[in-house]
Amino acid sequence: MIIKVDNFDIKQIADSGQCFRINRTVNGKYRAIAYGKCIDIKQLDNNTIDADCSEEDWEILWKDYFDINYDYDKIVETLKNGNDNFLKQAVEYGSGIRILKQEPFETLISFIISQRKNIPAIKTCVELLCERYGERKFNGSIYYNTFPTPESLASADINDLRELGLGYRDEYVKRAAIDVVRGNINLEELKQYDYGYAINELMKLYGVGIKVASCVALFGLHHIEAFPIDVWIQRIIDDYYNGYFNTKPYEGYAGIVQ
DNA sequence: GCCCAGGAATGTA
DNA sequence: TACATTCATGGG
Repeated sequence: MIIKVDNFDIKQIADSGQCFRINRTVNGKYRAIAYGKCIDIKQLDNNTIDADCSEEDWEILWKDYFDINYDYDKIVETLKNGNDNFLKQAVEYGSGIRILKQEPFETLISFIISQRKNIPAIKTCVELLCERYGERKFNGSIYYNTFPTPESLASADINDLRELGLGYRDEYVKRAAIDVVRGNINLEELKQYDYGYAINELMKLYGVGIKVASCVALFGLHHIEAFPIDVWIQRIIDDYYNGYFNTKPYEGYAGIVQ
């Protein structure tokens, strides 16, 4: 189905680093897998996409997943008219990026895995995890694997996890899954609290520090005021902002600026 | 083959 | 609180 969208560029979103399961397939199409479902998207022009899914799935799932109802153009205009020249270029460079509403558990595990890995390696690990512990689904001629449930990872054998290339993070993954299953942390509930509290709770998990917690808050709990500082952002802060970046002017949506 | 990656835990001062 | 060290593995 043909859909009109604003500030939406599927390639930019796929390459933005916030997700690891949106990849280019064939004929310029991109396939996203989330919430047990799969969608193929082709960008037709700046404001039009061709989405291969039912109207119902678009309305009840993907529209929300891609945060379609949020006005990104407003923020783009604010930055373009602002006095930060670096951000003026950044908003140009990152045009069409939207902050996805990913599954909290998938986001948590994915970003635990992300530490000290490059993005291709992260993607490989996540896919192996889905193949081994997810559920295989068929959609016409294509198949895909869903992201594993907390239960399946909590009961995973630690040696099996190690074989997937998780390295020392295998213990982090297993313990995080166990904590979710046991209810030591309630990810869904953390959506309701402010992001500071959410980050605090996430950091109680073994293997979750400030950076991973911020990413989970931003990409999984949709606390768009969260501002993850990874090595790349830190380099920008050091090189262009004399070591300190003030998020105050962007209060409430610093994550989009990031 | 080497280098190093979207960090975090642990130890030390 | 502020650094230093260590961690397992694969992609470029």
